[in-house]
Amino acid sequence: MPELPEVETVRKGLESLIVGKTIKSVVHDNERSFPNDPAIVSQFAINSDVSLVKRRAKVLLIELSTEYTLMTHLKMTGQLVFVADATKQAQNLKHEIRNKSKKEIDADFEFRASNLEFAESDSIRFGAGHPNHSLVGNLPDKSTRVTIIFEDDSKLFFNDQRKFGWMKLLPTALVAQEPFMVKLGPEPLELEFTDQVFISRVRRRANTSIKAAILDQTVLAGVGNIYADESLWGAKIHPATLVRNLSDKQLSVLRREIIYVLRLSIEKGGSTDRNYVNAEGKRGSYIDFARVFRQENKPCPRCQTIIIKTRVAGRGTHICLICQKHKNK
DNA sequence: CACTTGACCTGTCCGC
DNA sequence: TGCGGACAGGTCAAGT
Repeated sequence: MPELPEVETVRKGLESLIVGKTIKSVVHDNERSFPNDPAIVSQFAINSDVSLVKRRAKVLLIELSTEYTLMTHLKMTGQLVFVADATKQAQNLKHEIRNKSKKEIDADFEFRASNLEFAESDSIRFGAGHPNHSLVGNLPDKSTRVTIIFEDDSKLFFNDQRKFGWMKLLPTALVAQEPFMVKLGPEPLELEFTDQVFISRVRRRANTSIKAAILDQTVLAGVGNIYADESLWGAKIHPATLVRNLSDKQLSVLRREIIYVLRLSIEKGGSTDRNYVNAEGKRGSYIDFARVFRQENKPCPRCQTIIIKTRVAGRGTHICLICQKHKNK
């Protein structure tokens, strides 16, 4: 779910919240989410400063003063949430919860409160200098996979319900050489993403659906299911249309629509469909502006036809059958 | 190489 | 109310 706009929103938030902070300790709950050698973590993360927060495609890059980078992929349910004062916020949240009726408390709210309580519990017992500071901790919260604790006791939580995401520490110079990074297509919001570049890359997938093609991160970087549906509706293209049946003109329009929806979503702080939140734990509002995504059984904003949900490229897909005619031969 | 499908996980929702 | 199964959808590995 975190796609380019969501990851970019987290990046911007982290940039203003953690740059310059010194890492005191790191705690994690399983090897899959944090596949790093404790000795490397100890040597290159502990006592280092955060120098930059970058993004490439859907990958977040937290660069450290040691020339190492914490590379993070949120995949489906990952969150990176910064908390400056966990004790105070936990008290505030508990106070708010007491003053709300059961109905008013949404799941996210309770989730954050339990995370904050955990943060102040004695389960964080591996401080800097402790030989086990980067080993598996005994974390009571179910979805907190990694906790980065800074010198001022502020914390960065990497939460990930489904454990698809990961955070790994590697030399900054080797980030671009990671197999996934090498194969990535162009950044859609950079100047390099011209009509010519987009069309030639998309046409390498001539015999697949246009939706599968734009979801392919080697064609272009950063589009996922939400913005694929949104941009295809904008370009009036049926997602199942084979690439070979699309004209250059149509692909040019699609490129423009991709840029449009990504920019609009960044402006709205991303889409909170299920559990995406930004670096401050807040939801994004793009979903309020979505034209087709999650709008099944509602009227198309262009022609009022009821939007349907079907399956294309193995994904849930939202279409207006009148605006998006299917022309495969 | 091009393309499709299933696996990786866990929480939620829906029908019985 | 409990319970099984479908579903969510980013990427990789294995299949055709």
